[in-house]
Amino acid sequence: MVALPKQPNKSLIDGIRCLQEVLSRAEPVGVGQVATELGLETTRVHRILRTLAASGMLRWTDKRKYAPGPAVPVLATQTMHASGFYRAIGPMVELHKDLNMITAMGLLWNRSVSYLFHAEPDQALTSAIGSFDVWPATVSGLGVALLALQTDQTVEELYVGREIPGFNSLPHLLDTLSEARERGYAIHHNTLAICIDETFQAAIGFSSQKVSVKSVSKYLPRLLKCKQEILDVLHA
Amino acid sequence: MVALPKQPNKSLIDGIRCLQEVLSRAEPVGVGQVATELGLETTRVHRILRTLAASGMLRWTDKRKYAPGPAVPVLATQTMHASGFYRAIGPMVELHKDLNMITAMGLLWNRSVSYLFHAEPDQALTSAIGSFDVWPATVSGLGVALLALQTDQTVEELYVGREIPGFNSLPHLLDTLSEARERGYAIHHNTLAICIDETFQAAIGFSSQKVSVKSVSKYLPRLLKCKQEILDVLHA
DNA sequence: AAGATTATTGCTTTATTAGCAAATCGTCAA
DNA sequence: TTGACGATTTGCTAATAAAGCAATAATCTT
Repeated sequence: MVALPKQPNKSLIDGIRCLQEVLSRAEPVGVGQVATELGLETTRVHRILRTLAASGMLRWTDKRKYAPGPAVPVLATQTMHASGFYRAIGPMVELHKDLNMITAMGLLWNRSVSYLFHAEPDQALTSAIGSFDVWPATVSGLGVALLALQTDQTVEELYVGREIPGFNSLPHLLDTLSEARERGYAIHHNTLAICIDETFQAAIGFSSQKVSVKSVSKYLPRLLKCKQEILDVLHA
Repeated sequence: MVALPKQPNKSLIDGIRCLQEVLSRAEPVGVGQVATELGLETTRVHRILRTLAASGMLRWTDKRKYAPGPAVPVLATQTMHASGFYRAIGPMVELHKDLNMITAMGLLWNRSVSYLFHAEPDQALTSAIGSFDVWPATVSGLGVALLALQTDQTVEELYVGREIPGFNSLPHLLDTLSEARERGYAIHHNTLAICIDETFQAAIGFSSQKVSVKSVSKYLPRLLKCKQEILDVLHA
């Protein structure tokens, strides 16, 4: 992550934090809730949220709460298009057909993985492609594969003082990540996952009872082939 | 659109403008370009962009330019999931199968339509579902359907002093929108389109040489059925 | 309907931001 | 390889925007 400018814009930092907080909620959220969650003064939060609502990034509901606004899907669409990740869908669909296992592609950010593709065995592809779910990184094979790319220091900064879903301690998590880092893939909870892009921290993987430390050598080549196919279409 | 707070946050307003400018570009963009485009002073833009880069919303490239950052797909995923629009894919795929025409779903924001689904006749659905393209609203049937929901004043504010793609004047555009508004659907360039959601300004439609003013009554019921199916899954 | 809770406004003080000039960096041509 | 040029970034100071407190308005609960 790049360094801040020598004179950072403090309003913008907290503005983005408030935006991210509202967008992470499944329901519209009030000023007071955001203020409590982020440890900011309520008047300030009100002004930030209302400013964001006027800009279209948030929507002000009839109950005086805030929810995602119409400008966000546009930014989302532009970014998806510019990043080219949508082109990974073809290879992911092929992989799912080959293996008929849980097949997934996701992006890591902080402590979450956003799933762009997630298909259960025999699942209709229309629901697999567009599910768009966000999960804690530590309960996701993809998340573990991507967290393994971070330094131990970064991971500690992310998780110190927090409960870690799926792990009973930070050293336990760091051990797991260390192993994944060493091998170049993550094998975690019957999931095999590899990183395909470091800029957006993207990973692909699949899960099945058949996936274990013993069967990795059988499945890894197929996953690496899928990665290569994705990279080929990304750079075409 | 909601009113600004009595004390708006000015840094946040211009911060969001800069973010939107960078995200709307197909290539990484420099400080000076953004400053020129938005009429802002370069030092200020540098501080804004760098602050956004440190927050993960933008990425600072090795050429000292700025591009979308890893935090955006996460916000995108959260919003898509919360809005539930991904569930519209099933009905859209059915519609495409029925008609085998260009079939699309998109969202309006300012003067652009973001396509979440866009399938040509006989197109493989994997490329239709994830194309994520953004087009000028006035060259899009969906865009026209959605612009027709705005007041004439809003449309004038959007387009005054600008070239209007596909129209030779603002009064020409306003006339077209007036007709669409009156009928409850847009018929434009062989495209039939209807609005399905006013919060995010979403529309669905299809295009074909067969679609004209004369054949509307033949095709409109199928489109309205698709709308109902989408609304049903959105509210399930 | 009344009271409690939450959001929003007005005002004053404070801290952040803006802009100018200088320094640094990256690219290109000779 | 070196120097010139254009773009980005930094440092400093002045100005203005933002922050916070108390009061007001709106919504929710009983």
